[in-house]
Amino acid sequence: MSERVVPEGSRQRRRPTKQGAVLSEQLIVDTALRLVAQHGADALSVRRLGAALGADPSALYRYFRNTDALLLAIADELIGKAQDGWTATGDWRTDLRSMGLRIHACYLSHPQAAVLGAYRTTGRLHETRAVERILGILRTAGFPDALAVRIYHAFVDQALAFAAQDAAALSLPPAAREKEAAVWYAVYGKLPADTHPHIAATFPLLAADMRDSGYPFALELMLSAAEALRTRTGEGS
Amino acid sequence: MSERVVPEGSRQRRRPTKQGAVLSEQLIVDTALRLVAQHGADALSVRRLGAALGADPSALYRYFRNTDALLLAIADELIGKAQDGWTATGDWRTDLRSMGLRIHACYLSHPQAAVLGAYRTTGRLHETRAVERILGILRTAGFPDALAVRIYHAFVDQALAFAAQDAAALSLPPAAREKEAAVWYAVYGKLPADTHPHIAATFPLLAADMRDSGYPFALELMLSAAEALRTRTGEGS
DNA sequence: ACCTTACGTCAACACCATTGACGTGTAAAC
DNA sequence: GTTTACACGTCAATGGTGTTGACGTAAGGT
Repeated sequence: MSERVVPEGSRQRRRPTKQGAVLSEQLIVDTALRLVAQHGADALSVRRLGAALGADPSALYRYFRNTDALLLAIADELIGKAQDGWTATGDWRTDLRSMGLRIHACYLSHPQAAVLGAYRTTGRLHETRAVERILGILRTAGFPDALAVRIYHAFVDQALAFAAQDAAALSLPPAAREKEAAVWYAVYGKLPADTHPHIAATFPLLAADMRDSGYPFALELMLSAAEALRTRTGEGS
Repeated sequence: MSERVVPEGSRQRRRPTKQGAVLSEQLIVDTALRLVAQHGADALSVRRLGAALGADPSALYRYFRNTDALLLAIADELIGKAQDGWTATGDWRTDLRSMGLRIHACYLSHPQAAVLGAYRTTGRLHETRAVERILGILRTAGFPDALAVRIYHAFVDQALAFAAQDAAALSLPPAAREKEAAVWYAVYGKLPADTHPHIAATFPLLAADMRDSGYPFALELMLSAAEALRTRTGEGS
């Protein structure tokens, strides 16, 4: 059968489905995002997506070779959304920080989709743009190439990993989420000082700190460490 | 049907299956871990697990209410395994580093279970032990409580987030995983210098670095930043 | 107005988790 | 020993999943 999918650029015949929808790659991705936002990550199946589009499920295979390809398209859409309107200030620490926080925030606003795509390399447009920008920030700041690459890698993976992690926690069914928050008080708040002295000594601080994501502070630590490396290797402003 | 599952303690009638196996909760968990380790993450299905055990798939429902319960049991086994045999050296950096790398490595060796378990707070024995240990390392090292708690939080979330992320990537079907590695060469290796100068300039470094996890270096950065904070606030050993 | 063919549709396949009914063989009770 | 109750392994069925090959229709270029 050689190839069922026609690349988006060379599409010409657009035929409406029985129910009147005119499909396109963009429409499918948008619908998928909407579906996931409304009904959770588990709601994303070829059949349900077909139904939401008003088309036969198998019609999707004219646009994406398989569900994995669709998933990558969704993931890339998210990366794009995270960068929309971002501009550089010229201060590498400020720029990297805002980039990281944007990615984190954007993924959290589509938790269910984030879970599906955060660990993928899409190689698509929005992704390559982000890579180029981050590398640019680091190299312009005076990091030597080898170091810039390592920091880029740590930075990106950390942003995505925290995003996925926090998104996953956020997309638990509400009942389960409350239950997990309660575990902190029910279990950790009651550990006796003789078996768990350190937890007992710091419990109020712990309970307060664990309510929010650890990402902002982790990001700050990473930026500080990077700064230390930069002034040691290069000699920069 | 009220409850199909009989709690492990009160089991009494043990009947061998047609193929002669005598089931138990422990045997099922062990077999599942072996299955995942040998044949990859997607080899873990109720049907295949049943086959591996020499039993009808539905027999598993006598031991676990559903697959999620089974996976949690597996995940719990993992937390324990990560800490088995760990001992403190007394040097906080060494201890924190080994703790982080152990968690990461252990989760990666059973990706499927890691993905499901990494973002949950279980409040179970192995978990509280880990929390106590890490807090202990930091406080004994001279970090003031408020700082120790913040660093603990960042450290744990980072370890789990990276573990989950890398585990997820690892549990892709092999075909998709190879393809993803190939994307680096097929896409990023071919980006022209005029549109993506920074990627083009560093591509060989990038391609080499992205093959491995970014966690070890990210962890190192975090430890360095923590050290800097420690010597500034307290006055260190 | 014709022809080609893109693409939406249909039907089918193989797999998945889960459940209700069933009967066997085990272990306890006597 | 013999009886008896029920634990639990098995079977069959349900409704879900991704994916593919065949088919025909209508859209677009000519």
